[in-house]
Amino acid sequence: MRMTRMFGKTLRQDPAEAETASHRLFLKAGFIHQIASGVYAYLPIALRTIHKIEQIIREEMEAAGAQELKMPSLQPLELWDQTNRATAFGPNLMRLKDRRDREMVIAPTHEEVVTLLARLSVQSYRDLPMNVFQIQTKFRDEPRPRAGLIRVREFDMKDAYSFDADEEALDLTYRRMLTAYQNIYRRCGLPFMTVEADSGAIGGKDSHEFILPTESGEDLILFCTNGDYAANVERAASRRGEVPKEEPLALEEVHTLGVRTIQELADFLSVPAQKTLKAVFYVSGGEMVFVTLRGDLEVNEVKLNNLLHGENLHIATDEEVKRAGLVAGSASPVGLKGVKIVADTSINEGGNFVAGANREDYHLRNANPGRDFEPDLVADIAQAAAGQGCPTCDGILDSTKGIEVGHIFKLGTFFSETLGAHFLDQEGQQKPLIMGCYGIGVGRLMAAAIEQSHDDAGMIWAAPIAPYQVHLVALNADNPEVALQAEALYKDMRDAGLEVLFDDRPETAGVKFNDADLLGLPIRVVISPRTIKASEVELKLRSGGEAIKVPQGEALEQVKALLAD
RNA sequence: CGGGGCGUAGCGCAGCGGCAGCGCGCCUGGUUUGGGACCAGGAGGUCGGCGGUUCAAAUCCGCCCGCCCCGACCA
Repeated sequence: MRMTRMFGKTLRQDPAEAETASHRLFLKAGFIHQIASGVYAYLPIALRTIHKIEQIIREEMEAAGAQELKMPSLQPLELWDQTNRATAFGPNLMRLKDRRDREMVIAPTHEEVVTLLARLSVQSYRDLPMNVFQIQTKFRDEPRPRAGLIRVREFDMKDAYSFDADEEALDLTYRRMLTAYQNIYRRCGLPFMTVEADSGAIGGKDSHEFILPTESGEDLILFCTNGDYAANVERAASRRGEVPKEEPLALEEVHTLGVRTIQELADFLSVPAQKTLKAVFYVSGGEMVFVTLRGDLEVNEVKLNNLLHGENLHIATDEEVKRAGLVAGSASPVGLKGVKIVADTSINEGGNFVAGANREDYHLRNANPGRDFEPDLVADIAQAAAGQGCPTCDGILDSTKGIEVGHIFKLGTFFSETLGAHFLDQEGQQKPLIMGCYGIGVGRLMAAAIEQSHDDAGMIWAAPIAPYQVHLVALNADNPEVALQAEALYKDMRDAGLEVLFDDRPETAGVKFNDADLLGLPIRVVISPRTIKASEVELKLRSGGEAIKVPQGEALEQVKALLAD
């Protein structure tokens, strides 16, 4: 591609609206243009990378036995009412009416439709396993799109959907897809982590996310430094510091004037935070829930919500707390009546806790579960944190931020049962198809790759997904010798199958070098009066190192050799 | 939805009652030529929209729309 002919220009100044690196660089380099909040046009150079990612995905999906199909973006709302997901998605589901006043949606994902298709296509265990995928535009009316392509409303997603006869078969499919996903990121040239993930309300027991570690990521990952465990904080378990079990002592009320927080309480009574009980009030499904856990830990709301199977879990408002007769700052499970008590397993380690007295400015010493109060539910509802112990070995957990660029689930039979997608097994029994789903946000993957790999000057593309492999820069392009040699090398490289962006613009050296750094193609090739005089060509890797000079006749072979590394 | 900020030329911004400006980019001519060159000439605007105040509104007031950031939210 000649830059004089390319649709989409680079900017000299940073766009004001972008803060995140990938957003700023994509706008500056002419990759994308925003049309509405969370809605972008993808200009030709960006689309090249999108296509490369898609091609890798297609190949790996097909290698894993999935077949590509296409499904409608516009769907009847009725279909979403059948699975109750119109409610579950809420305002994120984009609704509209057609000319006959029929209520439609723009699909945020395609489980409903694919299940209908499977109902038609799969009737016997002989048809199983079956696996299909799509790469299509989906729409979610996100409350707050942000960071350019990282969180958008309209986005292209690869989704695969699998159908199996039983759990064992699903396990096989799931593992094959997990491997395919790892192949995809590896082939894209991106460092990634495979982590255990929360499977959401409908998901089955297994779920993994694929994370590109980067500081600007929205997700927090906990991983064992021994390398055998990694999980999203939403899901992560951990071993907390050992606390010896104590003989219960007599309950004792103490005056704690003005003490409100756990830290103040621990300081005031000169006890460590893990000898206190923290109290947090939630409302789940309209019901007040009293949550208690050791004072040094934090509530994991995802775990709590899963435990309560609830809808609309939120921290209770002051109003709701007051109405339930609770005393914020001195609340206690001891003597509490008429409110569901949910405790974290940490309350069973140690004992003789300091708890609230349900009375302003008073606390209780030596509160013990079982003797002084009885939780309705005890489960792991605490947030894991760096420094705590790995749940599967004796290692220590560390944490990193990252961007979720893929998520795979075992869905089970929710959709097949709800929409009547059954098959006959070997005994002639009718059974629901067992489903899995496997998603990758393509645009987000492109953006995450740049979040992870850029410097002050611009992007640094991994070769497999770079828009072009070679950036051919002709300095003094109007110099006939430069033009002649640059044109010849441009042709030779393309004939050799290389993808070349040819900067044939009549710009000065500074402009061209800066644009080359901005676009970040793997190899920069320079031809100038200076290189011609020396019968050389200059090569430089965007990823680092000094420029090297090679004899004119060897330029093509050297470029190919560098790309092969 | 709560809090904060911003809408003026393609991009970045100034102007804040009295002729719509600057830098970059763009066009023409010339000089330059290895890290965002220089000179000269030029094109480009419903100042987000609607209404109000005023002799006069980009500027003051009201309503609306859009966009960004933080939070809530997030298969």
